[in-house]
Amino acid sequence: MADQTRVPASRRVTINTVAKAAGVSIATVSRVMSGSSSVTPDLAARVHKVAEELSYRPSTAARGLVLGSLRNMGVILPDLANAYFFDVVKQMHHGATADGYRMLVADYSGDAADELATALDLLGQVDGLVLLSSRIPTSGLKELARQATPVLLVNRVELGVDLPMVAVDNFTPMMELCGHLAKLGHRRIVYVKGSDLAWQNRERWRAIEMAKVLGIEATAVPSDGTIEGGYDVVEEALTHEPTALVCFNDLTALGVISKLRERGLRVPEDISVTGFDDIDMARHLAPRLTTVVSPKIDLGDQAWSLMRAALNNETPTSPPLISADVVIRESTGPAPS
Amino acid sequence: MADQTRVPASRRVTINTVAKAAGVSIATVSRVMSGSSSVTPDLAARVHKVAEELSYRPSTAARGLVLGSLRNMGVILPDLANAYFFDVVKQMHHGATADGYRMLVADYSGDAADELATALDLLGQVDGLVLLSSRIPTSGLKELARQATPVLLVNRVELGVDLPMVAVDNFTPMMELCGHLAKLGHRRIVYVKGSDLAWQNRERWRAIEMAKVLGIEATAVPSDGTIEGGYDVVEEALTHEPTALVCFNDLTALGVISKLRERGLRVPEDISVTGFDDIDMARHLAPRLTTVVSPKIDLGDQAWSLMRAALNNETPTSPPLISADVVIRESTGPAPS
DNA sequence: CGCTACGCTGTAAGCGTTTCCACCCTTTCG
DNA sequence: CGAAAGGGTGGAAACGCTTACAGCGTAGCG
Repeated sequence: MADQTRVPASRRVTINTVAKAAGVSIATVSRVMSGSSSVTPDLAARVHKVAEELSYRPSTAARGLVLGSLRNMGVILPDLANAYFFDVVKQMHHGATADGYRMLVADYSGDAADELATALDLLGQVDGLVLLSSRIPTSGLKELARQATPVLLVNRVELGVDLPMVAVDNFTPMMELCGHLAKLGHRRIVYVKGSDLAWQNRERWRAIEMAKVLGIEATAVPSDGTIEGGYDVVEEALTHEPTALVCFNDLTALGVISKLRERGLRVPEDISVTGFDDIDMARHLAPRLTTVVSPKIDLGDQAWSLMRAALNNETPTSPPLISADVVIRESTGPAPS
Repeated sequence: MADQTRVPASRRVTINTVAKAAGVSIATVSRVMSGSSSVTPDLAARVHKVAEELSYRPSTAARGLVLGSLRNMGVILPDLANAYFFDVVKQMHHGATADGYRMLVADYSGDAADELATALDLLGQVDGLVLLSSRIPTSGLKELARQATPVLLVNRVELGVDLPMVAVDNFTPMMELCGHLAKLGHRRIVYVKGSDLAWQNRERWRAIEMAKVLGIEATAVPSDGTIEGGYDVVEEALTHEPTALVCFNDLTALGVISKLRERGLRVPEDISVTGFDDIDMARHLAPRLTTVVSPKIDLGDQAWSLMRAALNNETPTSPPLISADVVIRESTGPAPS
């Protein structure tokens, strides 16, 4: 562990240094820096100049202490490598920046168990916390609900917990996707799962099981929502002799298709593949991916509105599920006979 | 802008609240919380219990004030949507976490002009700042070099500036890539550029121009290092009638290949395409991408060592350029005759 | 010309923690 | 049994900043 180097007080440029150098009081310097109160223009200019020369930078810590807030927002998500999350975060970022908040993004890839710990740690230094596709167990969520700092759940719905939440409907579009497959004659499919801890995964699987009414028989094989995860599970998936592989997300689908090609199977002639999310690359892959367009912009916007409401102590009214649409491209075709 | 809600002092749970509730002094609570100094086990347990019940969470701001550091590291990068950056960051994150630092990641996608402003803003609340593939002009870099907070340049080499830096060699592997292409009979190539502000782009182009000695004639077309950027510039690139498209990075190559396919051109039979970085998906694309394996793990590790050294006020010895290798896959083939 | 009123600047009181230092209560040894 | 030593606890100062409040000077008005 690096030394807890305490910056020698003598060297650090504080508001005092500036005040002394400019021959004014620290109150004046403070006022000049914040630009709010009225200070004689000449004086302000002089202080600015001195501050500039000394390259004075107000201590965020001190500022945060007295103001009671650092104006930081925390965001925790499973995997930044997944462009989907990033797009949602980026959208929230716009709102946050406009409202004067900085964003601290933490990803806990690999360590799902760490998520709660990370959340608790972050709670100490943010004004609000956003949990994206959280895998925290219900009990942990309840603990978070007790905190004074607002916590927002995105893409996770948990009825027993008193937390604002917003999510994209996963069930309906997955049903539609199955309908599409059924229409193409597919009767036996395999679902390449995401994390069992993820609400979205449960929702998607729930829809697939429901597809029984469409005459589709489905099996699930475990995976983890990554490219490699998809690639690695194909052998196992094929043992069930499916005519279509429904993947948890686009990344998984990419890995799956790669492996399929390696095995000499053509998509969609020999086997169909679907994704979920419609990340940017989905439409550029070969074959272009049939997937679900999860509205990242909308989701990001709504998430930030909710957070802003919570920050202002309004009781945020959670919107209904945001709807998502199936987009049919090249990776699905008629079931081989 | 949301209200600058100052948390009512009466409601916030501070060390005082805990101290009073537990019937001890704040000094004791502090000692218990930090777990360092000796406190009678019974007492410690009692304090812990009370703190738990009140869900007390030490104020990071106050802590940072007295400690002189929030133990935060800032990272600024052009685009989190590019998995390459993220992989490097993730590796640094390991080191940072092990040393007790949190990481604040800021991406300025779209707003290259914002980068310096973001850096300056972040400087106020971090113990160190890492600039990934920075596009900040030299003058801005010099300004950063004057600050007390250590600033590290990753994947950017700027001789006149007194800042620690570490980078992957772009020149040599790009030369090799050209050599590979030359051997396949390519004589006329187009380079799909990245940002002109990026050092890496300049290095890569420098190598390509050098490839004249191999009998390769190259033209450059502007792009921005994104998937869409690659997709959009293909028409223009084709006007130069190249037999190979050398792309700034893998993302661009993905977009380029997508458009090529749309135009009915086969890769690599009709035209060859190369990428750079070897992000995870590169080996899974169709065709699998010929690219340069930029050592993300190594880079991340070295970056953190340098930062740690800087944090400890050691003069970090910048390592030489880290070498990268060409990996030949399916997207390059003999030039059509 | 004197008084009032207003505008600008400075003084000082916190914000929540950590930690030095002093103090007290044991324990132990002479 | 008394004094010294040592461990554990509390008091208080300090970290850098914001802001209420006071005080000073100037201008304007009677």
